[in-house]
Amino acid sequence: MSRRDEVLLAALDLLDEVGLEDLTTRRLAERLGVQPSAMYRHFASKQALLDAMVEHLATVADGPVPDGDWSEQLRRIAEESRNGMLRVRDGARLIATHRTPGPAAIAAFDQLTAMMHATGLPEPIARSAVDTVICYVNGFTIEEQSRRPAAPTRTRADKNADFRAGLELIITGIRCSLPAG
Amino acid sequence: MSRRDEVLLAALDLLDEVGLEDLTTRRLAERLGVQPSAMYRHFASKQALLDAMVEHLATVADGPVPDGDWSEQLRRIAEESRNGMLRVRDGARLIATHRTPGPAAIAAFDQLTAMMHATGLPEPIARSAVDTVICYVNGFTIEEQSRRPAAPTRTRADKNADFRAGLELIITGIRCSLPAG
DNA sequence: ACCTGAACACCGTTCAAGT
DNA sequence: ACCTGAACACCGTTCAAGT
Repeated sequence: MSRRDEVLLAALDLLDEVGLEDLTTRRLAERLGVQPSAMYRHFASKQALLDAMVEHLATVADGPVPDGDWSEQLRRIAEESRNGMLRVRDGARLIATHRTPGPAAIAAFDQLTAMMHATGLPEPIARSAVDTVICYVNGFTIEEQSRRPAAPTRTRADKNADFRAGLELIITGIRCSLPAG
Repeated sequence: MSRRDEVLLAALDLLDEVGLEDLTTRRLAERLGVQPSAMYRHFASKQALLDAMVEHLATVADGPVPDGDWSEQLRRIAEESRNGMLRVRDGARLIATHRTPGPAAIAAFDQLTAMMHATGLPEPIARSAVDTVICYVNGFTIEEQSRRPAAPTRTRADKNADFRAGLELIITGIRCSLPAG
């Protein structure tokens, strides 16, 4: 493993512990037992480091499109995407704020839209369907992670159920927009 | 208008010009022709200022529930909420990140869920329906505002159409979950 | 290849003091 | 009531220099 990757993993660890506001190049240096300026050997800027972190989290999520009919694929994409974001504290905000989609994500998106189209949806509607699911996942997960843990009245299992309920609502909407329901 | 409100409006103006990352208490002071420490007469901290800004933007969005059947109400809530966020640069991120829902928002949410329930949806589904729309609106608007303006291939009108298409998809999903079609 | 040391222009915030 | 002046502990970043 390259030194660059060690720095990257340390940054992800630090993020998970202190959150996005307190993720600081100086704190990161301290954790690595090194001077603040040492980071710049490996990343051109803090922004470049954040981009690499996003890339790392998204790689988990933007894998190949799985088997199954379109609704099953949509479910898995949504679930994987949320799980990727939940891997670290403030993961959703990090991705939503800093992501420039990246080739793998775009490919997955296009593949998915094409498949929805093959199912019988007019192409613009297929595009809109995939887009809607993505926006929902992002909105849900950002909100989920930025709740101040004052009164955790809902458990993680509750949250999973809430997430799936909304997802099924959207999938039902797509199904009812299909030509031969 | 109180001095506090003048500071608040200046902060919103500044946000709109420079964006969330460059919204700085010192820049704000400079714009007001005042020392950085002067702000603390009016707001306990930068966080308190941000909260007040969120309050200001959300007040526009969380008005009374309008007339019409449930789908029309859902449309207006969604549209108003997005418009409130679009009023300033990074408005969606500001609200999603710093919002502690606030009594007006909670009241609007409960009122809306109750109405959906009256329409015939079981209560947990009504709750989920409103939640889903809100997550979608937030996800859509955050993404919309954080696109780097590199290649603005889609116009504002396109974006409005995209937004409505996704919204209709969700509304269709709710309608198809209704007991008596 | 990787890191140090010292510097620079910036942050948010506090607090005594002025008018 | 509102603001100044000076300070404090922090930021991200650069750059010459060390090993």
